[in-house]
Amino acid sequence: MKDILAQMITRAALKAHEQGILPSDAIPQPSLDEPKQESHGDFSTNIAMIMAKPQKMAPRKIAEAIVDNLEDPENFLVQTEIAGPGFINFHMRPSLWQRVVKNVLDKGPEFGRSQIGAGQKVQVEFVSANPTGPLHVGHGRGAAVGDAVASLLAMCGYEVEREYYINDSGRQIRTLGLSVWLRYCQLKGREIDFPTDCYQGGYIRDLALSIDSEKLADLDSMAEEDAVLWCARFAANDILDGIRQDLKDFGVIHDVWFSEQSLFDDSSVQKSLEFFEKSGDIYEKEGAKWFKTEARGDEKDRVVVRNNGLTTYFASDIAYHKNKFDRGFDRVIDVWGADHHGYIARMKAAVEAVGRSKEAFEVVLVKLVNLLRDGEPLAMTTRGGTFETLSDVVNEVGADAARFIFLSRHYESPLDFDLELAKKQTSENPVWYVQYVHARTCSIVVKSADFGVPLDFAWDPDQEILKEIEEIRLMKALARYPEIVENAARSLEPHRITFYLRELASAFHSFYHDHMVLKEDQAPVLTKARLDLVTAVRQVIKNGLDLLGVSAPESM
RNA sequence: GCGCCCGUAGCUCAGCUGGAUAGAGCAACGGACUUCUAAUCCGUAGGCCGCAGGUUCGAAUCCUGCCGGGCGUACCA
Repeated sequence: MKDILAQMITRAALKAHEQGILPSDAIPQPSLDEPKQESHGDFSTNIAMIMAKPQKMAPRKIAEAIVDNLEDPENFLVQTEIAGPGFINFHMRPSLWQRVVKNVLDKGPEFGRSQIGAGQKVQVEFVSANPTGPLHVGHGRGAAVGDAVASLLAMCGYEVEREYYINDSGRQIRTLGLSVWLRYCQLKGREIDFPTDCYQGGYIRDLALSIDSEKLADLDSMAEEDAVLWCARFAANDILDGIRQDLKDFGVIHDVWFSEQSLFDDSSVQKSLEFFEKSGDIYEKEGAKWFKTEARGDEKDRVVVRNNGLTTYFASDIAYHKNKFDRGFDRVIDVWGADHHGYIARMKAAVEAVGRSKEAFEVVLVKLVNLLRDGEPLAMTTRGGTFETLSDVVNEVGADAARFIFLSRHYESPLDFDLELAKKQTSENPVWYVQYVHARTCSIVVKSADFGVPLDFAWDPDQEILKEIEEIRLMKALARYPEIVENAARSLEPHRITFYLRELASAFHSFYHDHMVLKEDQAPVLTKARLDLVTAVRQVIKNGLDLLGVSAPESM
C-alpha cells in the first residue's frame, strides 16, 4: 500500500513540475510513515519539507502542489490534508485494510517472507562455548539471539547456515584433562592440592567418578601425560554431548559443528600463517610473530605465534574465518559475548587481510544476563561451581519463556532474568500474553466448525465489512508485519519481532473483548470476515513466534 | 590513560536510522465477567529524553565537550 502511495506522490510531483509549479525536477523517493496519532491519518510523508531547499519553496506550498495533482482513480484515499510544517497526511479508505486478511490467508507461513537477501549465502556462528563446562544462561541468550537472527535472515531470502565452533584444541582442553585427571587421583585416595587454575565445577568430579565406576579406561597403567590426554578427550566429548543435548532441549539446531583442531590437522593454520608471512601481513619481533592489524584499524598489532612457538587463539581464528569465506559465504556473522568486544577490531582487520570487506564480517555482541529470583540476584561464579546452567533454567521455566525473555530486549543491553517471573502465568509474563492470543484464536477457529450458520463462502474485501476501530487497528497491525521482519533482519535485531508480537497481541485482545466473532444474530458475512481476520491473526502470531523459536500452543 | 556500549515515567525497556503533543509493559489507583478462555479489557496518574553547546525548517535520534555507570584494554583461552 505504501508503494502505491509513493507512486502517486511521485507522479503528482512530476505533474506539478511539468506545469511549472515546482521549479526543479529533482523529486526524491517519498518515504511514508505511520503517524503515531491516528488523527494524522494512516500514512504521512515529509517529502514537501525535504524538497523545500532544492525547490526553494515553502514546504506547505510544495505540499499543496502535490496534493492538487494527486490522481486517485481507484479511490484509495478518503481524505488528504496538509498539516504542521508541511506533512501530507493520507486517510485511506478503510476497506483497503481488508485486503491484508486475504493476503495473510493466501500466503500462510510465507507471509512476511521477502527477497532482500537475494539468495546471498550467510553464515551465523553462535554459542561456540568451549567444551570445558556446561552451557550457562549467558550462552542461552546467545543461542536464542543467534538462532533468531538466522531465522530472520532465512525468512528474508538469505541462504543461511548455523554453525558452532568447537574450541577443542590448545591449552584449555589440556587443563580440562588435567582437572579430571587430578580429581581422579583424589578419588583414588591421593593427597593433591587442586590448582586454582583448574576447572572447579562439580561436573569435573562427576566425570572422574564415571571413568572409575564404569571402568572406561585403565588410567593407572598409563603414563601421566597419556592419562591427562585421555581424560581431556573423554571430558571434552562428554561435555560436548551435554551441550548438544542442552541446545536440542532449547530448540536450537546447528547445521555445522566445526572443530578448531581440524584446522591444525589439515594444516590450515600453518598455511594461513605462511600465506600472510608472504603477503607481509605477518612479521617477526622479539621472537614472536605479529599480525599487522593496527594498519587496518586495530589499536595495535597482535601476536599470532608466541616466542615459545605456540600459536595463539587469534592464529586459529584467522584461519577459521578465512575458511568461512573460502566456503563461499557472502556474509559472516559471529554472535559473541560482550566480554569479547575487544576482539572485533583485530578480527575485522584479519578479514580485510583475507581480501574481504570489513562489512562482510559482522559481530553481534550479546550482553550478560543477570539471573534473579524474586528480584534478588543469583551469584553466577564458575569458581564456586554454583552458577546456573542453561539446562537448569530451561527445566525450571521452560524453553518458551526462556527464549522469549532472552529476546525481549536489544541484545546489547544487559538483561535481568527473573526466574520466578518467568514462571508466572499472569500478564506480568509477556510470553503468556502472546501465546494466549494463539490459543484464543485457535479456540475460535475450532468452534466455528460447529457454528449454526454455514461459513464456507467468500466475502468481497472491497465491500466495507470490517469497519470497527478495533478491527481496523488489528488489520493495520497485520499489514505492518512484513516490514517489521525486514527491518529486524536488516538490523539483525530479533527483539523487534518480540515487541511487534506484543503490539499485535494487544490489538487482538482489545478486538476480542469488544466484538464477538461467532454470534448468531449477526450478518453471516460479518461473521465470516471476522473469522478470517482471526485466522489471519493466528497465522501471523505463529509466523512471528516461529522466528523466535517459541512454540504457539493451540490451547492453554 | 585509551577504546566500545549505555544514561528516556517509580521499575524494566522501546523509539522504525532526523519528524507533529516522546511510547509500551510492570508497579499504583479506579472500573468491566449472562459473551468464542478475565492468563483478558477500559480508564487515571506518572517526563528538564544525564548536562551544556553545535548542525537545520525540525534533535531522544547526528556532531563536540563534560558528568555518571558497565565492559574491554595479555606473547590468556
